[in-house]
Amino acid sequence: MAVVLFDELELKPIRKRSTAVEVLEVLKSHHPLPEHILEYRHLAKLKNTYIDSFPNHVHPKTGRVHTSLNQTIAATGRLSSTNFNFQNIPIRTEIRKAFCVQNPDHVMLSADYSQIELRIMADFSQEPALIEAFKNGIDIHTRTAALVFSVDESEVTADQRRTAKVVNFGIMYGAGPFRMSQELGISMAEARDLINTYFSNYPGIRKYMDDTLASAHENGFVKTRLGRRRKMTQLNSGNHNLVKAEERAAINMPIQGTAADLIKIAMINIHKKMAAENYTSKMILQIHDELLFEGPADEMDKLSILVVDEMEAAMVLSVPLKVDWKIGKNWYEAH
DNA sequence: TATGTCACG
DNA sequence: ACGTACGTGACATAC
Repeated sequence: MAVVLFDELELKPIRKRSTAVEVLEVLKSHHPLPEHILEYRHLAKLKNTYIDSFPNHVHPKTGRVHTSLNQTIAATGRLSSTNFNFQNIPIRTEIRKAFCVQNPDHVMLSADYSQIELRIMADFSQEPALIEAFKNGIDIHTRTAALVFSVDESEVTADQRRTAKVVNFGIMYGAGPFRMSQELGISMAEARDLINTYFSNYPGIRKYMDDTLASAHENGFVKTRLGRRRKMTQLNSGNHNLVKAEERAAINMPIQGTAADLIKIAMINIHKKMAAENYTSKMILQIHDELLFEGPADEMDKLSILVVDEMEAAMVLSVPLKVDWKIGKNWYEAH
């Protein structure tokens, strides 16, 4: 592909000879081919990874496709999912319609945490503006947009909210001006201003990040609220890029890892209650901030309350935890 | 086995 | 001049 695009068609390489989607998005304004490649790649990915391989994983005894959830792979404490990976099923296509109940009397229940990592960051940082927003049920991306664009919340445009959402997540992962500008399609200077404005409006977040890094450098590890540790081994490597990458991982791990600890507590408590109260329904999947259940439709009124209550009570933070839920015949409908 | 790519949170 | 946001897994391809 690199030979065709960069040698034969003489399109200008953007990142070495990469043909990744963000590169082809730029190149498609110079030649019709990149757009066709993107469409082919999209469809080939769906067909090869999800559709064609699916029947190969049907278990002969259960007639279902199963997964293994690994407890000791991810450095943050998250689960990972293998053979078949159920944690990366496409969500912006209709593929989730294929994941459905077998019994006509059964339905699926999906319950997911709303903004769990931003709520954890609000608690860790004790940033008043963030805590106040979550306590009052204010849309956090709208609130951020109002602050960084200096407008009233009622006047935030859809585009400003979209920008604020990217900034909220970018900050949490330690994104710099370059990445922020790429994500938002703005200049480096504009992205730098945006990040500075963000931190001046949420000074507690900057302090939390500074403190986390200081602790990581001092102790050689970072930890979650429950004490799960991740050793940070590259902070003294002397390699500037390695140190910076390790620092970003150090910023993110306590947040991502606390979310992982929290949903595991919820899963344990839900499992115990479901066993004690003799539910027929089963907890069938976890996808980092979401739990999936399957069972008789007539159990779902009770089960949805049990699940939401246990998820929201899994950990007490300075801000409330919020869980949204939905029921459907298949995963597409339930999500 | 390593790399690039792309699917998810 | 260089590289540039965290955590995963599967598939295709090159070696």
